Amino acid sequence: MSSKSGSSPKKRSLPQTTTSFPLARVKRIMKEDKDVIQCSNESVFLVSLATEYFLDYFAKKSFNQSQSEKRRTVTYKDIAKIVKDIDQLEFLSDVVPETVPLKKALQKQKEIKGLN
Amino acid sequence: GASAGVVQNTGEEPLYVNAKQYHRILKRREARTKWEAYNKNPKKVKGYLHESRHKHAMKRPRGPGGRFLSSKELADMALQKQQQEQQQQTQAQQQNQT
Amino acid sequence: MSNEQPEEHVEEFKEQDRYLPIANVARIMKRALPENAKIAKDAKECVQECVSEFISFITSESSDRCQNEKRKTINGEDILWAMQSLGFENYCETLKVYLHKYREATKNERSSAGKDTGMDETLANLYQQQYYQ
DNA sequence: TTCTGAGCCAATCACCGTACTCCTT
DNA sequence: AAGGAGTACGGTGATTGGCTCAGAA
Repeated sequence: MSSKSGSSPKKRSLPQTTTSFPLARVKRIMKEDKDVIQCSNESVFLVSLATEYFLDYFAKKSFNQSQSEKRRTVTYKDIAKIVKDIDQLEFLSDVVPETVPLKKALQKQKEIKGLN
Repeated sequence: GASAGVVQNTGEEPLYVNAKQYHRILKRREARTKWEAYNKNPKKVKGYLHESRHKHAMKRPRGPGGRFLSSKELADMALQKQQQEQQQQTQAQQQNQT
Repeated sequence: MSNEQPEEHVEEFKEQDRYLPIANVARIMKRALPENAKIAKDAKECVQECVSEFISFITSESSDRCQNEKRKTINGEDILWAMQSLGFENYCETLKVYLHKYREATKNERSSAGKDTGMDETLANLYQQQYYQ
């Protein structure tokens, strides 16, 4: 037994106010936007939860893609594929450029050079 | 206008766009471009984030499989080694006596 | 006078501050996948960036709403509204429950110790729906 | 088949949460 | 009054790399 007895309210963290992500980091990312002046704690909390939920969904979709190509390892190209295919993920299309096979990329470069 | 920014397409835009997201995507693209202009990206050549943590990891005792060892495991190994050495010493002493 | 050159920030910016810790990201991914699944390093780093963009994306939409209504502080409803607006309406109902619970918890915190309202059940409920491709 | 690269381990220390003050609404 | 930003501090989990064999190719 610990020596804490009676009234010792040092650590008051409720399970409902904690998240899988550090809230301080979530808030800093939110504040990177210059238009954002202030964030309430509840908004940070909600964003953190929503992010966790989104990540769960994103991981599952990525793995589905891996499986459809008979693999058990999630790779970058799986992510690029679902970002391209799924409408809801279009906001990531700048962050996750479509993967292009090296052969095709080189071929395309040659074509462009040939035209010039 | 006399915009200094150069729009570079890394790929082709989708033929149909998500109507709910499109406007925000554009605003985010603008914001990221602005952000990258203010913050230099001096390219990361370090394979790690913190020098101190890198040094710590390099110093740590490892098992034969490359895994990190706990200090308890390390203490146990040292103890076993000591016991083995003691056994060898007593065996050598017995041989000398004969 | 066109002195519009971007200011030089000589001060070293902490790269990792833009992203959530990769260990947390990897843990949640792993938890979402079958036991035998693996995740490439490139994939983890990519998802780490995606997740940060998700936060910025939602926040940006919320912020706009805030400015339109002439408020300085983003609140819970702004986030819910942004999610709805950006096509994540399937998250809203459950998050609304969380928001209510959060408010109750932080109110009770001042007067007395919190009591369990069963958040984990709701979370499990939340994860269930997104299996099918 | 060949051979790349992801999981595995846990100790330090950078960072997160808490408590507090000050300030705006 | 309510609550968010800023600061200080102490407690703690994210960061971290060498080797092996899943599993990508």
